[in-house]
Amino acid sequence: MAPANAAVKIPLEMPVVEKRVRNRAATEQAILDAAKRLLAEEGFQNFGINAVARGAGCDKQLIYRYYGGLNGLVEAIGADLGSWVADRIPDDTGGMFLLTYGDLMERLSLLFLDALRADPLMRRIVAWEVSESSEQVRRLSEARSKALAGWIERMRGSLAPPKGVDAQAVNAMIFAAIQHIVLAAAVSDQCSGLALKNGRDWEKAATALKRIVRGVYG
Amino acid sequence: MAPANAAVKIPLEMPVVEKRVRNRAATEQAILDAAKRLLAEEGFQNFGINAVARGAGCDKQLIYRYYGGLNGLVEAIGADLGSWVADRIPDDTGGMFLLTYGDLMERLSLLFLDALRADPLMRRIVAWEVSESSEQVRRLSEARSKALAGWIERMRGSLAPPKGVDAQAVNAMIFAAIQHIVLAAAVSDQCSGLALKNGRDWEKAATALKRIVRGVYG
DNA sequence: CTTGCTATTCACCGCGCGGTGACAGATTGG
DNA sequence: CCAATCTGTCACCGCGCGGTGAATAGCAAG
Repeated sequence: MAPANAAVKIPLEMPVVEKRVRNRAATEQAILDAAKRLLAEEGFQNFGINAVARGAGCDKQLIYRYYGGLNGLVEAIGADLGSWVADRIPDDTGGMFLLTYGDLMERLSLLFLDALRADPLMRRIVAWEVSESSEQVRRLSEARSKALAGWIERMRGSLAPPKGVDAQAVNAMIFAAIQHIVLAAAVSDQCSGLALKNGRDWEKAATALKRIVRGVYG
Repeated sequence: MAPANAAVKIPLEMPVVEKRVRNRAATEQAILDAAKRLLAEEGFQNFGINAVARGAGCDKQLIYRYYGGLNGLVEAIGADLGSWVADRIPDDTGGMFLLTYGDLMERLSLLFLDALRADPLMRRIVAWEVSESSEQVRRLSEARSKALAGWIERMRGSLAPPKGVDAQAVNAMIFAAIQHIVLAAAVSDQCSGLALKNGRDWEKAATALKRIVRGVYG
């Protein structure tokens, strides 16, 4: 094929060709990062093999090889979720004395609200959870709720909810409220007619949240 | 091509061929119905021109002609939403005397919870709202929130929220909680660890909801 | 019957998707 | 040195999607 003098055609300075190093670990990481970035930025709708490969700058074949396809990749994201949560939501009481269960839940609620607002990946995952019930998203959902439950358990310490209140049900409602309001705001800057754009708007929301928590737990 | 005796190949009784009548109004309705059914049953993910046409048993071209494409069709769904709400959520007080704002909000919350649980189309629309911010879904969202706001206004009568409480923010949180919990349940029979399968589970949720409402509004 | 008009269908296009098999270049071990 | 193995790339497949232009079937008036 190549003529004998082919060498002369090679440019003296190779164009900056971004020489891909052969490094499986790095590539795996790049794929995982691209997947998380893509999911966080574009949402689950256009989340697919081709898009991830494009984002990672490699061939999609590698995703099949290293993760066994999208499912495996999603599972890998789920596996990261634990540390992800730990990194982003403080684990201590912030120097406050949480004397009552109400103190605790107020703080937890506000922390969770802020953390979710600041974390697009988590938001996209939550939106995914309520939109689809495939095996993929089920795994992801499990990982997320496990990480969350662990965090709450750690924070709870020895504080017990007041008698006569179904704390599990009430807390589920409270966290549901937070999740929905943050999702709605991320998409349309409002929720049920309540504007959620600037900091003042969010102050109102936080105040309402506190009021609800205090209304139930005192 | 066809031999002279081709006629003999025609079955004496034509197979029940469901002869489509030429009736534009009926076809338009069939398309709209198919769209609503499809959105309600399959969700917004696989909601497209082809799927709707298949569901309506007609050619997709008609959707372009009669509705100007998917956008127009979605808008038509939105236009229906007002009556849809009116049909499914009672407009009166159910024979109860709503003496306080707390009474009102308790009743509204429970009605909305049940209505949403019973209405897959609404659920899909809400899930769509928090997953995407296209123009399509924005229109739909507006129609829905307008219908909802109208209903609340009608129910409210002359009752005013207590002073010192940001009722708009609190109510937004409450409705957010309801929406998220119903969405989560529809997809995975639980929400934040709270099981939501049978009637007893939902009793718990309703009780928690009442407690929250009463905690804020007394 | 013919002439329109309208409702409806059909055939086709380009595209991006998920998925697969074969290949090329570097690395390593015998 | 060759052979095996690992990393990475490429070309290709079938499919269903959204979208469009042209043809066809039924009706109504002249």
